Amino acid sequence: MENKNTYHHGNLKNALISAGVEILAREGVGALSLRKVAKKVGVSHSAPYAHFKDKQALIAAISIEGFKKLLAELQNTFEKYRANPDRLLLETAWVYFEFALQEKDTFKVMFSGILEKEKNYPDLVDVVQQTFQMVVNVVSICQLNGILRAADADLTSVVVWSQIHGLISLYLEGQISHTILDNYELRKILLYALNQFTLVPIQ
Amino acid sequence: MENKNTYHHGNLKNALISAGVEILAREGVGALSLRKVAKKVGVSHSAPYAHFKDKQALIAAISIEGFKKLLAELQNTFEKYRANPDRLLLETAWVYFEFALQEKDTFKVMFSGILEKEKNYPDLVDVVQQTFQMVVNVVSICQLNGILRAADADLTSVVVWSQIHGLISLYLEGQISHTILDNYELRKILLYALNQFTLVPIQ
DNA sequence: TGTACATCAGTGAACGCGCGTTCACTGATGTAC
DNA sequence: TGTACATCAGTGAACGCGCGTTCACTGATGTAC
Repeated sequence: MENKNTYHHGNLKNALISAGVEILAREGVGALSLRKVAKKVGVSHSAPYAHFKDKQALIAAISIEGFKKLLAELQNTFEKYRANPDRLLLETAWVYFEFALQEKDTFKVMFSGILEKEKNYPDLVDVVQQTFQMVVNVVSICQLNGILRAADADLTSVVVWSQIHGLISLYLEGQISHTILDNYELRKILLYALNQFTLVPIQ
Repeated sequence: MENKNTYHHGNLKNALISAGVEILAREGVGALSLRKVAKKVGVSHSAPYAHFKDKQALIAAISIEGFKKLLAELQNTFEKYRANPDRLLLETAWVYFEFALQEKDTFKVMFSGILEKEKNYPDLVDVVQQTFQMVVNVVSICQLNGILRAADADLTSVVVWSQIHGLISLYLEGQISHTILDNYELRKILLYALNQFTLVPIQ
């Protein structure tokens, strides 16, 4: 699989995606270009076109990769805490936070409309929908266990997800004032937020 | 003030900002450039440099303009509903939604980290802080009137703001699935979200 | 096992583009006397 | 009221840049016989 020093790379498609993620992490969204990604992999700037129709297709692939990673982590957390529904909600939200904090700019690509025609990428739509489904699963378990009010699980999930997403988004953009951040750790703020939803306090 | 057909424009700085906002509305964030803004106003592409140090400065000015508009609308709503605290919270959130929906791409400029060194623009920091203060004012009144639990108003404000911001952000990015949007109007979803926070149901 | 050939996955030159920014300049305006 | 001059707010040519994309090409690989 790893063909060193050969004309044919062997795994270029994945290498380009990884390089894209790295550029996002190191230089931010503004620096992401096909040419730079190709250069990072050590391949000519036209090589990516053998694997991606255009720049948007690379962005879609990076986005899919991001959602897959997030989804995998949400699934791990689900398995880990499904028997402890009072921890499940908080830890699920926290995994979302950690992903956003660690992959700040991939997160931005996933959620800031850099990709224009999301509908054109069925694999992306699919993994997004699976990710949302994980939130629904968590919310449903919490409802069954009296941690969340019984209500339309989809509606509740959207609202819970918005709360989590909004908090980490504002945090990442530096919109949360220092007076607050000096007084409360991010995890405490999250906990306070989630406790608005719960029937019994969680911690 | 309006000098038609003269060499000196008379109000170029504001004209450039307005042109920027229009380009955002019509062509989106990706299309915003100094040259295009200048062209739209009918001025040479180097004219903006008499008024803005660089592209970032123009973006900062557009952002400030956006926050000022949002702030003004929040203030209007505050005056209108301060005597009806049970409506105040919902209508405040709704004004935020309407602004985001109407000025989708200005909103994105304001909150998606397109501006790099926010700290360098004290006027911006100032108006952002004033805007947040409006949320705090609303939350405080709601707390005084038993609509929201008594708690640190700053903390509660951040969490309420995150809820509102997260919901409209996900909506604008098309992340809320159609199955949900078909069943609930956006305002209903907002109402459901806010009712997680309130001690008495609002509507 | 050796050879011919199709296919795959790269290369590198070239295209046109719009961009941010600088700079020497000039027309318009306001002010001092 | 008229003139000289400083200042202000524009112009337009020029710079270098990185970008997305296309295209004719070529080296490497796999397959049929």
